[in-house]
Amino acid sequence: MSRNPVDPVFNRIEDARLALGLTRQELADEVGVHYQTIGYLEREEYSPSLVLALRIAKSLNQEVSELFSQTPFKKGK
Amino acid sequence: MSRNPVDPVFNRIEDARLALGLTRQELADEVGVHYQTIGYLEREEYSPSLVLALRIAKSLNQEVSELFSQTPFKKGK
DNA sequence: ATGCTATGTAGTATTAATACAACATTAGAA
DNA sequence: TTCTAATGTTGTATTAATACTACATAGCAT
Repeated sequence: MSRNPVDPVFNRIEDARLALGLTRQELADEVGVHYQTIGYLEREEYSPSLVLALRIAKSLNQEVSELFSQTPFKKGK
Repeated sequence: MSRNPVDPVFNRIEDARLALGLTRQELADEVGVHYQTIGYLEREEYSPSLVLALRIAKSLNQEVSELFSQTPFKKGK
């Protein structure tokens, strides 16, 4: 139990991933985590470690600050 | 035991903190963690959660990518 | 030397992140 | 419709991050 972050971090992983035409499994392979971990992150059920955030940002060609934020993202970007 | 990161993240927390004339305790208070947590991070004994990294970056007026990196920093900014 | 402040070290406890397995669901292709 | 790929859900186990306590050390005042 307890799959809900105390202090949530919002992200655009799914948008960025789809923009590159990647599946969760593919992204997971690239960053070296389980494919369900990507799912948990996209659903914001928990927020990643910094290491993982850095790896994901690199794989998606984004700045960490473009992908993750403590305040919700607006639509479309 | 086991206070050594699998996949280390390098950081400039200490430099940035000292540049602002802050003590670890003061920075810890600002970001809401134990003062020793800052110590562990500065000594790179482990790498922070993304939430904490975002908070620290904000407190130190730096971009996450300026403060944290998967590759070592060169000397002097 | 004494005292104080900041920092290091060591140990334990708790919580969050991650892995993983099993099964459900949904959408699209054939 | 059936098949399949992608995703969602639930549950458990392990590991890393964080909290906290106590004590050591080092530098700098006085």
